[in-house]
Amino acid sequence: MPQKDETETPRLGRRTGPSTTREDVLHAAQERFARNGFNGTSIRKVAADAGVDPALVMQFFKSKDGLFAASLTLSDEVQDHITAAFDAPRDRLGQSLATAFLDLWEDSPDRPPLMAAMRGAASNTYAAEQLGQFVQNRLIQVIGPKVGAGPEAAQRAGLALSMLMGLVLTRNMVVVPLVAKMSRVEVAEIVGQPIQLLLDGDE
Amino acid sequence: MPQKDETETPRLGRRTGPSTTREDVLHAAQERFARNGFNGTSIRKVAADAGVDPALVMQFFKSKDGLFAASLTLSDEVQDHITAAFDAPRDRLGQSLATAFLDLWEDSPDRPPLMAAMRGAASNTYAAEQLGQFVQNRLIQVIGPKVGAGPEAAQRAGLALSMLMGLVLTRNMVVVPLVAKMSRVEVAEIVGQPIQLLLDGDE
DNA sequence: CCAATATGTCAACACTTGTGGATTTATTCG
DNA sequence: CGAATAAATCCACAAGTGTTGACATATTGG
Repeated sequence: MPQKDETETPRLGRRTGPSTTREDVLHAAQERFARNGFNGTSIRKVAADAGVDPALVMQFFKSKDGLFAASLTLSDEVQDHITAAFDAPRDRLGQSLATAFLDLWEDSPDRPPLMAAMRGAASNTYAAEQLGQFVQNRLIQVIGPKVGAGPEAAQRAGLALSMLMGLVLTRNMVVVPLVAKMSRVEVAEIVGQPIQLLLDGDE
Repeated sequence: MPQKDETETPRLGRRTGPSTTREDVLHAAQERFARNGFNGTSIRKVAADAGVDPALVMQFFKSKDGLFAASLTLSDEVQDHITAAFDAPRDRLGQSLATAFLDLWEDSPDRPPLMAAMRGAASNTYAAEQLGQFVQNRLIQVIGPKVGAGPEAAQRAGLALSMLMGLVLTRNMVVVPLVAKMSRVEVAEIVGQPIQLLLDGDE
């Protein structure tokens, strides 16, 4: 019986058949970056995860920075996901936004790039800028107009998003057990009204 | 004129006079860990900052993990700083807490270890646990009882602290310009009432 | 005063890292 | 078919890492 397992001797040269390798590498990288941050992730480990030679990763993405940058790209539906939260009845707006935000970070296809950006921001300036710009130029610009006009509206939107990111932080990075153990709906129930008050002002 | 600058040739053996070197190393380490995270900080760079040989750092702190652990120790006044926020008039409690919390992280002697823990949490399990335990066992246990009894009180306290940490995150790590540019009092003014509502419930 | 200990440097180890060059095999296209 | 290109591996380098052991000088305690 011939060896056929994953530790099969890798033969030289191009493999036969169509190739999904580039995407495999990218997914492996997103997963690593999301779990171990930028410095904690090595090209060699990513390559190993994807069952590929490290040099191939370089050929695809030019450099580790290139691989990381590619790992941070978000899907186009991200903003829609947040926008859709504002279809909820007016008195459950905060709750709806909180739920949408947590779902986006914790249970959506965009979780890997988002967590990669957050963990990366701790030690990588590019990640910090990229995520910051995303929040400011995409999210704030989307939810700001929905809660009023003027510069205060943008500030309120920014602060609300910051606080929601705090929930992601203590549930997935810092891990405050009491907060991490709660379900997303439990969190949204408690946090909903305060978020709404923050967005609307006391009017 | 004899050379007397910092690049002076380091002579062999112990230096004459009393020594503050151990603390110098610790402070240099806290600064590095706070700015570059765990993996982004090398013993050699810390040693260079402190003007000392890398081996001496090992002799003092046993290992890089040991140095990191020592860099995370907080002063005993931390909890008092937060507790004192509750002396404010009852209707400005949220505002007072927000101010105290931001001051603690951004302009207190404990800023270096706190930021070191936060950045470290991105790639270092020990830091993540340490900071999480601090929030849960020290901060929640202190402010929870002040806002009511029962398990909900602790949850509300935990969520409030999580959200405040979100502000620290977007002002010092991820850097959302709109949020980072605001002064601490501006932030506390807008965030005060929502935080208070979160702590008290709608009652 | 002298031994023990604390403080300090130096040199080297074994290892991991990002990256480049050379080579091999498959696919694609004229 | 044959040439160009794409996908893949192997090898090696130069730099940086945590860590160790040997040694040198000062301080301290009996």
